[in-house]
Amino acid sequence: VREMRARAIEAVKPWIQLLGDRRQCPEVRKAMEVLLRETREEYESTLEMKTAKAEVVQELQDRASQQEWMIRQLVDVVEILEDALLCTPSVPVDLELFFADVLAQPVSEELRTRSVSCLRVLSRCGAAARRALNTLGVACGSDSAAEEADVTLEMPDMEGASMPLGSFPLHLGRPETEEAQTSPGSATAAATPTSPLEEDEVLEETEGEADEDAAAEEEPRRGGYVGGTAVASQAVPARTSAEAQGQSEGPGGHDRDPAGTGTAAPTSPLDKVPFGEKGLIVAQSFRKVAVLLSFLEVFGGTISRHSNGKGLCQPMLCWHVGGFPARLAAHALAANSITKRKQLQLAAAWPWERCGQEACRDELRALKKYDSAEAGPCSLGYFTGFFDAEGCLCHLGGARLSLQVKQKFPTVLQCLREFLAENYGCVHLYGYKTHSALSVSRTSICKEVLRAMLSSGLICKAEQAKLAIGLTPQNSLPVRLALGEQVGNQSFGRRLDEDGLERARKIQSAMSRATVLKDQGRLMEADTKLQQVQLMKGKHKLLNALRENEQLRQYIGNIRALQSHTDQPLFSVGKLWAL
DNA sequence: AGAGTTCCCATGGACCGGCA
DNA sequence: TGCCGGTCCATGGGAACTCT
Repeated sequence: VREMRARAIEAVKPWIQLLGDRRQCPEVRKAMEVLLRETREEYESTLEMKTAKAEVVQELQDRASQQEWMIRQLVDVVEILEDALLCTPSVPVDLELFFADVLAQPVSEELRTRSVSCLRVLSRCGAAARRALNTLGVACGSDSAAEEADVTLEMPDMEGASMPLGSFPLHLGRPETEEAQTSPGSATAAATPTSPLEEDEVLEETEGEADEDAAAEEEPRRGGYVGGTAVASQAVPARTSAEAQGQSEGPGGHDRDPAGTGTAAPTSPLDKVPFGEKGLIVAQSFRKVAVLLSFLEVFGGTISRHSNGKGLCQPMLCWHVGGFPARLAAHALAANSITKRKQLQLAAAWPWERCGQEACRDELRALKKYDSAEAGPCSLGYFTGFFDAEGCLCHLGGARLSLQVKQKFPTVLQCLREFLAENYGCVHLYGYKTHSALSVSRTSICKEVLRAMLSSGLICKAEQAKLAIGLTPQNSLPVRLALGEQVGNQSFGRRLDEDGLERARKIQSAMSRATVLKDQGRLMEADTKLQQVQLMKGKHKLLNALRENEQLRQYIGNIRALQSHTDQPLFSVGKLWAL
């Protein structure tokens, strides 16, 4: 890359030298445009080649590993079913009478709901098993009433049994079915049910969501973002409600820490399945731990320390999940991803053989190097989540606001722009040297978008959004201060105070005046004005530097003062941390 | 006031080595 | 083999600035 860059610089140099002669400018410009067009074409061509290669590699890997994967899945499923009491030839209890009799008595509404849910699962499983036997041409032995009565079911074990059964679709339904691969543009390809059982599960899931959020939003299923729980509703049907309440599961389930301390001890054999090197990882500053807790709640895994706080860097925490749960999480997340869909699909289908893993590792690295995003329709939920993670709410002084989202590659920003333009109007997408940026610079639209995002479940930036919506010329300064409290330390000491804003306004005003004078042909006066501007800018810079220096001294003093008052490691106190 | 650009550096992701 | 701690550095969050 360095060599190519050096060659490109050398190629352009003669043209830059030509610019010394103004008469050559049009020719240079024409030449540069040709060069730019050629470079863009080359870039596009390279990306296409990489994408094509990635798809071929993935397909080959899938075909090679799919058979073994499915056989392993079958072994796991059979073992689970054999271990469950459903297959135990113990005392026969008539299921119908048992449930009917017990539920006819006064029981809590919650237990009744869970019981009905379990019966529905059993009913669907029975229907699916019957269809499978028919397909295989094997006689359906359970048709007789006598055999049906042989099934033993004890309530305490229902929870243990329901977890693996409820997870079946995710275990069996690999996202990389050939159908999904041949239609990468399809936004729902990876979520398309591939078996009757899976289809049933998806249907139930959708019904559940509809019940809960019918009035809240009428969005396509893709990209829901109702905090962390939206992912749960899409990814892990049925089982999350019990887990979220910290209820322990029976044998075969996840023995999640009921206190919610962020530790998870895998007890299921499925959890021991190796996955990649580390599985999935999300790191966040400790202030955004709510996001990590959502991941923990939905996908299991562990939250641990990522890095210590040091200086102006905040302490970081990270959520990670490995083994089989990581595959499930990757599978579920892939269906709703634009930027990382290919990476997640790769992770969900991580091969078992060492040689295959090496190829996948290379492929994963490659996917991160170029714009491997898959464009797809974007919803309010998706935009909310994306903005919560990557967006920036900027106060421009006075009552003005802007919203920004930056990304290295533009594909996902184009999807977001289409969504915003369609629903809210004016939005801009800029391409810069190092990145692309989506910008909403009209204050009224900013507020409208913020309101919509708040209703859609904004988490990390919810407080900022509320403050910004209430921004007026009268409360500009307090709101600015409050907004400053909500953000990280990237701009520590550099945020302009009241005086700084006033100076910036005066500089702006003087520059505008100079332009007017120049346009009127009053060149001497314009020149004098510009000299004043230069002086004002110098003073502005100096005062800003002094203020930053003062804030840093104050910061250091606060840390020293805290350290002298305690022998314990310091944790956050306002904006201070020194672990 | 809005559109467009650039700068600074904390944040977040990747990776590596030690250890159990 | 997986977990964990530590480090590196590209990315992007936040803001200011310029121009219209």
